[in-house]
Amino acid sequence: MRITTWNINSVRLRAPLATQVLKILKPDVLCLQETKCPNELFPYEVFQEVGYPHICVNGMKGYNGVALISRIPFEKTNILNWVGREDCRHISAVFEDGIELHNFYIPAGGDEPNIEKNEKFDHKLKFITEMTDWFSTNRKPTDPMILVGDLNIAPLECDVWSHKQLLKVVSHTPIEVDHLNRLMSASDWIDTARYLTPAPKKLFTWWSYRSREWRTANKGRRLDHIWVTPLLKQKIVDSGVLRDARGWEKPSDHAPVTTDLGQF
DNA sequence: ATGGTTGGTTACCAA
Repeated sequence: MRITTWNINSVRLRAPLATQVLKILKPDVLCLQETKCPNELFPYEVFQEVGYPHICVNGMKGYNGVALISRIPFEKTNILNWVGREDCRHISAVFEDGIELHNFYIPAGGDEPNIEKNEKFDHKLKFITEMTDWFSTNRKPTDPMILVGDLNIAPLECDVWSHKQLLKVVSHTPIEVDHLNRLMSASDWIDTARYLTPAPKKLFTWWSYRSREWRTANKGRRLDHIWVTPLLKQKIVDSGVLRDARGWEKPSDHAPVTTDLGQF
């Protein structure tokens, strides 16, 4: 089973790039974030025409939005709301083999890492705390689960181009990393990318639009993640970042991230 | 210390 996650930054603008991703990576399921597209305007046909008939979406006008695009049928799908908002940051599905897949778009958190001064940062931390509580209450680490998405946090020193220079930059602050680690502990999640590519090897999935020469400067961060619960740990066989996609014409600022889980 | 770019909407906001 191959899972790919990608913050597409507008699914309508980049549906053709998404079909490129499908053609190159051939994932069983493509999980998208920042689709920025109301459900009734989602380009279902584009994906159905290239062999992905099973699609479930949770979108809104202008902001956020997530989607699951699959070759494999879903047994059931679900949408959860977080921190009392209906802002389209989650969608989940259970496959016929019982594996549950959660796709999240965690709030970016604004510019200032201060919950008093910046409501968006407060919202981000509350969002992660609520995720932690939800998984603690409603699921067990022994459940077969996959969690993917743009989590908007680069937890390790080697997940950013400069640990020192990003310590006070939202996405890499100690309080965010603490929150993310607590979430990981709630279900004993395994970070599949780091399982196969351990620290201190640098690994990035996002390069800002604002930094020119993104490839050579390589001021990236690893914001996009694929986690699995312990039952699936022994099945992790490969993982990678389609870095080339960041260099395509009119790219997303995120590159697709893929994990292969062998024989079920 | 600052500003850089992009997308969607609306006359700017979020990332």
